[in-house]
Amino acid sequence: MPQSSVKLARSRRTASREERRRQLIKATMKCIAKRGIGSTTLAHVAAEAGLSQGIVNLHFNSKENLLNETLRSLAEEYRQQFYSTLEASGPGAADKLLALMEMDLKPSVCDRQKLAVWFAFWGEVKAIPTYRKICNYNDQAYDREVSQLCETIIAEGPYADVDPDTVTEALASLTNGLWLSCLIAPRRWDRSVGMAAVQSYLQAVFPKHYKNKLRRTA
Amino acid sequence: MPQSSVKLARSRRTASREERRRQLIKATMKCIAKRGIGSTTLAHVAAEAGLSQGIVNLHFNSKENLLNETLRSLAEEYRQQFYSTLEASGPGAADKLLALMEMDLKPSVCDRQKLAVWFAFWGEVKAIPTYRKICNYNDQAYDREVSQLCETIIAEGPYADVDPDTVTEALASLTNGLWLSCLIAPRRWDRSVGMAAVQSYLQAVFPKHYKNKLRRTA
DNA sequence: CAGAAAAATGAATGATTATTCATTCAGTTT
DNA sequence: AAACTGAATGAATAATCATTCATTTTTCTG
Repeated sequence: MPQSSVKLARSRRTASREERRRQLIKATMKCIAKRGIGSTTLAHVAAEAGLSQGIVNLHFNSKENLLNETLRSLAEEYRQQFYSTLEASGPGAADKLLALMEMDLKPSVCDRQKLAVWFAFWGEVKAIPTYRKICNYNDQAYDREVSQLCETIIAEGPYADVDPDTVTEALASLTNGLWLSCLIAPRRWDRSVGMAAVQSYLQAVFPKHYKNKLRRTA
Repeated sequence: MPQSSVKLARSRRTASREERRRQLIKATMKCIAKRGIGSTTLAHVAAEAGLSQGIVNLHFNSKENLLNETLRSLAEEYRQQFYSTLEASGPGAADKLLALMEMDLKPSVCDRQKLAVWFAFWGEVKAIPTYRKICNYNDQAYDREVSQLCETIIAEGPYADVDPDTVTEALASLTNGLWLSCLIAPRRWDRSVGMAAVQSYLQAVFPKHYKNKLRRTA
């Protein structure tokens, strides 16, 4: 029947619950990047989404809930990127580790608007414990994953003095710090400089594995 | 004259302009760490300082100005630490560089409350250009300082392939990232783990200079 | 000590904003 | 097409908050 197949999602004024929630979360991120978390009002979010005043409370019950869900969505998006990168790369541990680092700096992840939202939430972590929990939820899993890759690399090469947990902490901190640079000093920021910093570390710690990959992204 | 020498700053209810401003900035930092920047009201700040409603506008004219001055104060405090550490350490460039990294992780700098305030401002950098300017103001000078130390070290040792600017970016990012870890995952955080990460990097990049300093802070 | 100047107060104001809810509307079922 | 359902609206409400300012308190000066 032609009638039932005319479900043009485009022209529908009423959307499914999940669709609207995604739309509103997207609008929230845009607002946070533009005006900061403190100055983002529900009216702004609704306007950004092209909908009406009361729409957010209709779908999220409260502003607090909207912000929690926004952070969760951001974290979930990263989680998917992380694991699909892990699976798609390889075969060696060294390749996987480098692929993860490259992912952290690729444009779709290391994007100034998205970073602004991350840092907006990180800026309230001390004040709002829920944010800390959401952030921590996946991070431990990432660390375990990276640490295991390091262990494998250490076992492969003769790296007697290298501690996998120390390298893991260093790599995680390095990317977080590079993100901050990208956010705060966008003028000076350059992806290749960030990648060079990561590679200089990997190459220095695991020379046998990364020796010949120096100029890869140049 | 006894009268004029009885300037007991303790018991004075009215303080000098600078004194009050410092007091209010301190209270502001406490509030930001406790409730986040968005939920910090002038009433909270005044209460934290044990003073009255209108006191902030009396000394700072506006909330916006109070926040700017708070960030400036934070940046200035760091600037002083940086340069006094630079002067007090040495004599070699390698010693100075290590001293700077140790400073970044010492308790008075790497303190969870202070970090919460830093990140609160960083979280609004994209939305409020003034914050970016204040943050950037000193950072370029630090980078130049660190870069020169690296150049000296590179000249001393045979580090043909090492680029000073890359190492500078990596070290700055490393400490920023470690601060984030301290803020977000305080349970897992440990100063010695952070220091180990820094040392692993320095040792990996400049093996000749940092070879024997591995267990220094253990 | 008197009077002036400066600092501080806190109640009042006006603007902003999260939340509520009675009403409207689009799409589906009978 | 009439009745029904859930989505969406937007005006009204109640609470919060930055800012103002008339008044009070404290310090300074001659």
